[in-house]
Amino acid sequence: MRILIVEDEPTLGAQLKSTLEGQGYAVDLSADGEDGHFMGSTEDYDAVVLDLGLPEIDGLTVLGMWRREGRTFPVLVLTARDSWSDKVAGLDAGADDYLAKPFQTEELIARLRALIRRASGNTSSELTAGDVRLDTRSGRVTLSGEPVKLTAQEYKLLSYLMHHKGKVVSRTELIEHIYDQDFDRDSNTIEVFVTRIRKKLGADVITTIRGLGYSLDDPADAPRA
Amino acid sequence: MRILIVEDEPTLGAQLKSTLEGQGYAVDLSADGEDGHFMGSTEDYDAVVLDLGLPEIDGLTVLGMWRREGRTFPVLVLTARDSWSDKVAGLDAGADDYLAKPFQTEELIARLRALIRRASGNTSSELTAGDVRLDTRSGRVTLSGEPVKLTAQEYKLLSYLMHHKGKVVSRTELIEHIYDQDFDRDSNTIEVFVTRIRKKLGADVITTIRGLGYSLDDPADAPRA
DNA sequence: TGGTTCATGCGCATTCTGATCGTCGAAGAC
DNA sequence: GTCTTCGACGATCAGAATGCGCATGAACCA
Repeated sequence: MRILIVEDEPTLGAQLKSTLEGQGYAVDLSADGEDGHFMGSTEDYDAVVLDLGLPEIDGLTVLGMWRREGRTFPVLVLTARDSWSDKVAGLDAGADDYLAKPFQTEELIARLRALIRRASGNTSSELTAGDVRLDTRSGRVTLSGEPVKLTAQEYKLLSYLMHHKGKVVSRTELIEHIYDQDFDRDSNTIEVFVTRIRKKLGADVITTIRGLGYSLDDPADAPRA
Repeated sequence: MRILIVEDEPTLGAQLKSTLEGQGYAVDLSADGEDGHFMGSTEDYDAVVLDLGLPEIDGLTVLGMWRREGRTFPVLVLTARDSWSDKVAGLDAGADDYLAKPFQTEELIARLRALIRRASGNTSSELTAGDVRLDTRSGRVTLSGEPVKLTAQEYKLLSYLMHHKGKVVSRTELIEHIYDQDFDRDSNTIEVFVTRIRKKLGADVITTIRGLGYSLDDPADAPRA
């Protein structure tokens, strides 16, 4: 975990640095807005501690610049002023949290922990198999980068198979997961959709295991069978 | 955006509820820990305001239970006590922010806004998609710079979609987050509002994914390969 | 009166059905 | 061992049915 501190007061800055280093973080320290902005823009941090009252450029300005540049690291703002309007402005400028000086070091550490935990909680929503890529969040499917239009049922079927990549999935299992309740089992809708998906994504995407069901394999982790 | 308030003091609870409703949130109010825990466990909220000092079950306990159940909504903790150890405990128990009583209502609103924004992965209070720009702070919407007048419900719907840009949002999900608890699910109000928003902002702003729901896409980050 | 909700009909993409065709694999004959 | 045959299972197709989403206007509410 790498952390940037932008703090103009040397004593406080140094103290924070050593405290956080004691907690196992890698810490960079910057003493003014201009330099701080540069470091935040060029290096990759897991979190930033930013003092609002800075020489050269104001903290809020720096924050705004980062956000406009697309920097998304969590920012903990330090403010000496205790007026809530400043805090509100900070939060609206894109700060993720703030702390009023003076503060307990323990609290700073706890808040940083919470920020980092939250920021890293973003798990990927992308499933891949060969050239096929499925984003469960946006519901979009691409084949070698090219977007492919799937209907709702086609999507559900493919999604289930990709979630169980490498496993043999029986027709019954598919029916049970794609349709909510009782569904006439004497029908070949599943086959129909498998056919249609194969047409759109290539015949080799879904393998048929006779008498058992279907399986979707990723050629990447094929163990030479 | 749907919010749960767990607050035992009736006056404060009611006041918060009406304030937040005035801000365009759908608000459910619970007066004790047990009920609050149940609601948070069964319904889907975008954020929770949780008082620590509660009858029946303590706020921290409720929070811990939610987190153990896998509930990930952002939680803003209210504490009457001003000791930092309590705050630290709260943050470590899974709170995302806290506010010491008494507090300014504006600050609560700003913090909630920030929490919701952060939870959806956004860093600025301005949400954009193509030519459409929505400022969550002022509640204003513009199309290529031109201000557009949206009604309350239209705004809520658009706001939710923009907070979840690129994600497929089902009609049920929209209903659940735009309205509070009791609402007749068998109606086509959502469709009506989608139609009206399209009329005001252009038909291509909201994409229909048949059988799944709606999606708001930013043409800026669409093409890959 | 402006905003919100409900009801209705239409158009059409999507899904389902059932019949037909293709393919696989096992078993038996040579 | 290998060739042939046969039955069962899967693939495919196209027409029919379904039901989703859109639009519009009326009813309802504050």
